[in-house]
Amino acid sequence: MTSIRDVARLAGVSPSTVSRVMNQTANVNEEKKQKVLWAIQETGFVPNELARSLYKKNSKIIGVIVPSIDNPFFGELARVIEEEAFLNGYRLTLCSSNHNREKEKANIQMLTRLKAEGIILMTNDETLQEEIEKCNLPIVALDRQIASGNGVSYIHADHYKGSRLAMKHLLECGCKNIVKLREPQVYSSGRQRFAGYVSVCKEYGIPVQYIDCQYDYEDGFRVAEQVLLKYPDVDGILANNDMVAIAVYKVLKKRGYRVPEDVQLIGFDNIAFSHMILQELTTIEQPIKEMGKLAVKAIMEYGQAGKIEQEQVLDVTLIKRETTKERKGLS
Amino acid sequence: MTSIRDVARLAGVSPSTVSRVMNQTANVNEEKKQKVLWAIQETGFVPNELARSLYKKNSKIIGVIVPSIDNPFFGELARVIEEEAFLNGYRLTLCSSNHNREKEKANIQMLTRLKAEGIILMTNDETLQEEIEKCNLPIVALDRQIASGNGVSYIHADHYKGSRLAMKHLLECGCKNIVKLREPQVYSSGRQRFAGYVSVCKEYGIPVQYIDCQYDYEDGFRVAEQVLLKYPDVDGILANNDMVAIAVYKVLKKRGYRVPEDVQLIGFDNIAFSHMILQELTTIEQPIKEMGKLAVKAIMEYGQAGKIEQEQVLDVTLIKRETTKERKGLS
DNA sequence: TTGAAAGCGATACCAT
DNA sequence: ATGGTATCGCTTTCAA
Repeated sequence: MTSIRDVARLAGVSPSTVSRVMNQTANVNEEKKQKVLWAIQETGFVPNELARSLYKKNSKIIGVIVPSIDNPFFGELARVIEEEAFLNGYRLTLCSSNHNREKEKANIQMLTRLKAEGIILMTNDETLQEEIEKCNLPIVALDRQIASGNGVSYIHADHYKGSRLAMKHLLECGCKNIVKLREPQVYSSGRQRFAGYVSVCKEYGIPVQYIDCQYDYEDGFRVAEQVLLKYPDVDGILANNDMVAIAVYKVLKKRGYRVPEDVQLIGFDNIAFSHMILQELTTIEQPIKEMGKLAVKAIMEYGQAGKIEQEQVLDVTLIKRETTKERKGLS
Repeated sequence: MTSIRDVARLAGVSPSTVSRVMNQTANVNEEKKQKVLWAIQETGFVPNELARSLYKKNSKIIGVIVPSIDNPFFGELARVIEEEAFLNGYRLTLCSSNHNREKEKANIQMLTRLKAEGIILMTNDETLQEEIEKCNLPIVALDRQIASGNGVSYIHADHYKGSRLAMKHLLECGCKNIVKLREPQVYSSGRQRFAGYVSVCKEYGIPVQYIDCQYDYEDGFRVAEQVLLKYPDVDGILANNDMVAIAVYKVLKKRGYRVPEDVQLIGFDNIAFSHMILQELTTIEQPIKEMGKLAVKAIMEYGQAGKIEQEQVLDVTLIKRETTKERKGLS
């Protein structure tokens, strides 16, 4: 393992000079510079980031904790974050918590010891207060709220508005008997989405009817059957996210329902797969790209300025596709 | 930032002793031990991994370079790798190369400087020889072959066999006019898959007919149209992977073909989505879990033993689902 | 059992 | 412009 000293020796200069050449941190006599450059080539020297980080007290590491990648939404988010981090000279240490509280704790610990410059949390579990407060790294909660925001920044889409948009769209499509798949209420995203739905019901004097459903495909599959059983006359389903909507779609079709003629269907997230299934899914788009970028930016700013924005709510948009159909004169 | 010295001072012992307590690396007088433990609690001390790594010359970092996460196959692989790495006390630095040669080079460089203990490469570009040879980290190529294997380990599924399995299955299903979507031949996986197909053709005296297709959904969509145009009598399609098969399925249905009655369809990879679409996709399963585990193990073994297995080929299996249908007496 | 001290590899201040 | 040297935080000989 060749070090800066070896290079210095070979070039006949001091380590300081080698450092200066490498980092262009000061002027160096042209001749010596060339010698150093040559010596670096000759030895195949590669600076040790660990040592550099140790001295400079910045690791250029951003920790990312995702709940699990069953849901491509998090995968897409991770990808955006990686891209943005790379552009800014940061690297990304990826941890997946698998909905496992212990593993998540271990991950936060690990990132603290690694001297990560910040953590982007996408985990949906809200029972992690102490861990989060204890580690005093800047934390950005993405798509999730953390109760007593102690130096914790919070970036998320406008779930409330998204749900309202979706619900109103279903109404414009002429649905008379809408069923809501209710998000797990332990997540802030879930509470907000459900509240949006309820608010529209109140406005229009529509009865609130829902069935609880987790955010994943398997549960969507199970719950879809229940919906048809409990509400045989359903003509519109407001799914809690795209993965669930995809499962619901499958059940509907298997049971012989026509979509959107018999039952209209709308998702949430606009993951890539929502337009790959047979009938492209009408859904609410979260600005994934922007969310990822803002998260990285928040952490970088913290490193520089020492402060961090408290909460940022991003806009969502309705993406009309093939699982819903507007009918004239019915809004 | 509290350091080991602060703890030592507070506990009234030397830094060495604190270190010994933390790492249980030697016996320490019980009383002092308790004092140290207390001091750690009191100060909220967290050891600095950077410093530790620097001294111990091992970073416990595994670099993972994926081509892009459009294809969930890589996402699933990354997830398995993370899990296995975590179990063994390693962390994962994730890089996505986006099919960009420059970025990939930069990533390898970066991981070298970071003193990663190894790199798992899933990138499908084969023009990276020099970079790979220059950095002398242990490298594991996953799902991809690297020409002059210089300390490079190679783990991949048996693409050749997989293709043969798929082709034979289509024949057993009674297909008379099969079209192969040919994988990009710059990838070893592509070459092997195509060779498998050709070998079966030869065996059965069937004409080789194919159209070139990238590994992604968009290209699958485009190529599917071409297939129908060029081979209107097609009754079996051997897609190059699941993402493409999903695209093909969509085009077939949109054009009014019945699957599998009119056209049978088979994919490759068995990504999670292959069973989420309306008709579950018949496909060839790659042992994703095993591949990820082996990759991590290979790197760890290198760290310990200094050697690394040269090539490991894993078995694949046919997953019969709903886009093909066996007909009796036709094999 | 314990502490002092010498690194690990790079940086930056302080002289020169 | 350049070199010597202390330093980042931790680990590990080597003595005591």
